[in-house]
Amino acid sequence: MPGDVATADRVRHQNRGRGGAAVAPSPGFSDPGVTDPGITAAEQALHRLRRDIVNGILLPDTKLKMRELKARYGLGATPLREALSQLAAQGFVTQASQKGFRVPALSMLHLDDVSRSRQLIEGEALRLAIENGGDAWEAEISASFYLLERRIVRLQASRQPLDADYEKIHSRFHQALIAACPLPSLIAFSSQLYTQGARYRALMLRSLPASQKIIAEHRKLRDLALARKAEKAVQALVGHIALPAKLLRDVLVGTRAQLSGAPAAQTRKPLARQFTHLAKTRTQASKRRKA
Amino acid sequence: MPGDVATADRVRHQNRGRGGAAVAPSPGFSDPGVTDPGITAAEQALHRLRRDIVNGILLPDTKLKMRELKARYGLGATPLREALSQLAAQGFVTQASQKGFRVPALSMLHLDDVSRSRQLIEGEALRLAIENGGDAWEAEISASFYLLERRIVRLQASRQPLDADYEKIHSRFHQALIAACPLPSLIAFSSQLYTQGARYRALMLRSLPASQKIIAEHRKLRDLALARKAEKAVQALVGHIALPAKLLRDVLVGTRAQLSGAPAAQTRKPLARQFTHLAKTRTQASKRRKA
DNA sequence: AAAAACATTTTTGTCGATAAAAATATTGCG
DNA sequence: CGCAATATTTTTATCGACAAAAATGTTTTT
Repeated sequence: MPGDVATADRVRHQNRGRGGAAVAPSPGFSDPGVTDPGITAAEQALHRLRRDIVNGILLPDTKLKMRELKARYGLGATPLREALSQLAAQGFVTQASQKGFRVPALSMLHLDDVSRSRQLIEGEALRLAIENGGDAWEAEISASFYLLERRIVRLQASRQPLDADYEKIHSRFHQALIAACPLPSLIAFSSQLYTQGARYRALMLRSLPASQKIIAEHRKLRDLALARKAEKAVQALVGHIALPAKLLRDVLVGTRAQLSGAPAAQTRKPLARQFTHLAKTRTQASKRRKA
Repeated sequence: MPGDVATADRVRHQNRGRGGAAVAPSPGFSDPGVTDPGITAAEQALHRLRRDIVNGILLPDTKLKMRELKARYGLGATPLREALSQLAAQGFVTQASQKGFRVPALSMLHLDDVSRSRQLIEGEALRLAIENGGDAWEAEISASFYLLERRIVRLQASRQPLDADYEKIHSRFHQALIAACPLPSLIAFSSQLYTQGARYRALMLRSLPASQKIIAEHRKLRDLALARKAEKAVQALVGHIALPAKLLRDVLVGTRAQLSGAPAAQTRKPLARQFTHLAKTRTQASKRRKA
């Protein structure tokens, strides 16, 4: 029903056979490129599904029908189902007993949950990283910031908005900040929440100019971390994490004003559709008749 | 290779057909009873596998061979694999690319990770719950403490150690404490960490007498929460969570002393085998010859 | 004509069979 | 005899086919 099922990326499709799925303990600050060398259908399915959900290609609040997924990704039901199970365990899809999988709706409530939880968890992780970090930690922060700055400057020069590549570099920087935290669980949860947030960031990135302000924000984070000013650094990080929620709230209000005077139920309604470029009016199921 | 594959709990085994797996967003403070009404092979597999891993029936650091799992649970590979994928995403099993699934080893390092992460996350959750809790929150804390106390008193009277039923009631109490936290993610992570810790608690419960001290500990938590003394309550919870790690460290040292003077590598070695009742010397694979 | 009962189509969740990998055993050779 | 190369067995991961549920459409009853 959404877009459609046409654009099936090609997969090296062994007629029958095997593969092998690998689960990273921490699911993914960095999205491993499109085509990995460590290949197994289930793993491919996992990465591609997550990517397509995060980027909003698979629309929020949409049913994920096996039939369509099989066609889209050129895989069998087993690896897809396996991947979906993992994504469900991490909140990237929902599952209802005999009714299959869905892409979770986006909502301000959810974004607040994710943002505030991330503030608390990643904040603690940063505090611990600052306590425990060594030379390698500092070096990676330095390196990843360098790349981040460079990227933003380039985009700025060519007047392009933030893109998927930026998102990857950005994630690397935030991962670097907390990498020295001695509690793997905290890092894993941070990663999960970061990626959840990426669903919302993807709604705005394209409309966001690459600005000097963004560089400044991250430079401050880098400096405070390297200077081991734990409290100030955590404070800065908390503020930084709060930004997307604020921005999105503004964009939402703006969009509402633009479209028409329709009040639209306060917070309850999933506000996904309003943003998604591909937005199509649902309830067209009845139109698709037989022949 | 471990125990063996004999004890297959029976499942209502539909000849062919279907089912339907449901994934709770928060995976499980409370272990849903052995036989659920919401039935689907994958769901059953999920609950039973987790239970057996938490209780140590599936030994730590053991390979989970499909063959054996199929026999043990009377299910096909698909739902098992699905369940294992979810468990992998939550850290209850590990997965290596073409080498299947394993029960993760137990280690002091891991326990420390889980305990300290839980202190931070569940601590924050408690703080928020105290800020936001209403009458229903208070009532459930009261009720679950009542059941907890009652259970301990009974076990004490009959001179029995803490058992699986106690663990269930205990988990309910801790869930109740943070139930009013407005951030679902924090609650979900707490639940996950709690259950991880249960793997270690299961090693000690049977050898732990039902004591008045345990009642007192939890009564204090209840009182501080209901009195809305956030800081003191969090402090108490942090101390409470630290207990298992301390205890286990002692037990470990004790066991080492008992067994022999073998020094045994400091912290690196997975100390699982030393505790597990069913412990068998591994490396017997070569003994099992053909015929 | 709305609601209930039934029939049809679609979709989910499961099994059995099977190729590719890995693990294990066996042989050949210095 | 010890090790490398090869054959065999075991195990993993996948697909296709199919039953039970759900969703959808059609008829009947009041």
